[in-house]
Amino acid sequence: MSSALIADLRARGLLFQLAGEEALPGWLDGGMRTLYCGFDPTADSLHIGSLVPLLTLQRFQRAGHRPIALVGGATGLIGDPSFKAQERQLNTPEVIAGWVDRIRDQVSRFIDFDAGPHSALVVNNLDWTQGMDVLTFLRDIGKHFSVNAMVQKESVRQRIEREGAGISYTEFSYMILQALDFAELAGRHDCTLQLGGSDQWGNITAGIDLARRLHGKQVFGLTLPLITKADGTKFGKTESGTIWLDPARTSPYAFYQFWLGAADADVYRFLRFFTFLDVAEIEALERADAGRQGRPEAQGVLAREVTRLVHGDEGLAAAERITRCLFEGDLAMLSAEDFAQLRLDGLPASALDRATLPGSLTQALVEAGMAKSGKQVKDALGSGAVLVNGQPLSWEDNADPAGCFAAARALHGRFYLVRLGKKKYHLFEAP
RNA sequence: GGAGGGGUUCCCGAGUGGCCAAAGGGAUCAGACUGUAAAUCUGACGCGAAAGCUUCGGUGGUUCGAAUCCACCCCCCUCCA
Repeated sequence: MSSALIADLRARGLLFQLAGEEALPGWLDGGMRTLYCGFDPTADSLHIGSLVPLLTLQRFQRAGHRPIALVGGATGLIGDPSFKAQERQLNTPEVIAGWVDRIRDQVSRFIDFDAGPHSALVVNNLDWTQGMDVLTFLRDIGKHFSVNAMVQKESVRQRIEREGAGISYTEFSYMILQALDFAELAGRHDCTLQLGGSDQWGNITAGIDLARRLHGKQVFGLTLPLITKADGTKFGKTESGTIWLDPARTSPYAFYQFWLGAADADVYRFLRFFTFLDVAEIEALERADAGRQGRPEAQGVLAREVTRLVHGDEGLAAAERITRCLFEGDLAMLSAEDFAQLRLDGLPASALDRATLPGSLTQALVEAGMAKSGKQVKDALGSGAVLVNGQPLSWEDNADPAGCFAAARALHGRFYLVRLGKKKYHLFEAP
């Protein structure tokens, strides 16, 4: 049934560590198994860092197993210290509860709830922790943990040993809560495998120990690699910040563009991590690209596949429509309807009132969110990197926003597509 | 409670009375080169179109002048009790 799954995960580079390596493939082959991965609410949306575990849950489900997505309504109240340099600020229970709802909906889109016996579940660890009193926790759970062992965990070591850091008892207790989750799910749902990022190893093994002590059960753990970029910069961030899964935070267009911009040195690895394409297919694509002149096709495939997974066919269509218009088409070819569609598709846009324009172009573009400061716009103007409907502006135009947005310059009498640099676009629409 | 160390611009990290809007590195932005890639090179990088304005945990003070000195307060770390 699925030692093939393990082989596939390995071929994709998705296996970082395995707890119970000898027994796990056989265990998975022996029947439908239940596995889980936790997602803590640290914001009202997950970001692409959570995509790898989400898709891995789906890979297991496709292989005939039953996935549980756990939303950390309880653990989110505490904060995971694993490999975090500093103690984190606590959010109020109300805020966390709101985030839990959002995250629950989000994770639900990545697993199938209508798959017969291996239909997915979503659970919230608040359900079995909020009713537990302190003494029960300390006597029944805490007694199974050795502080000596806990302080040895790599994940909290720097917080304990490093000068200038430190860790509160609250955060230190986090791993006990997560261990309790695993033990609880092992008891409730016969869950025998936990997935997580490589930073979760310490928490996962703590859970494995607790499940054995509490239920006498052997359970397994699997960690996924940290996604890195070849150039050493952090994966998942761009100039405009984190890439979120929520379309209201990161539009499908921006999302698509993010993947399209993947470096050659990363893209084939990303295809293995973030898509369901066969490893053989990806290898074939890599070979084909190597023999091709100029631009490889891999980035396009990656952007298409991942955008479809996260935003569906419609989101993908919108993203591709915008991309075609901005990077491949001729602006003059666009109809008024096309412009309206671009706005609907999620191209950054705002209304423009010619009567109340600010005193300078820098201010206008900063207000529209195209740049963080006027200096950046100034710099771009100086190098001819600001274009209105395809016409470059110069530094002299800065004091004359009315001229820049003159009616004569508008397309279809009201649209101004402003480009700053190579990739930043903003659509202004006059009434 | 006691002793010591520390809080600098997004991050790391120099700076101990004027030459400091504050070294250096990273990240980021723009340009050149390209393939909406990487590497490399160039410029920018507190805010402001500019004049100028506001920063170095907080509040006061000393001084012609303070990130730098003093007082008090807040927060963090280490060791001791």
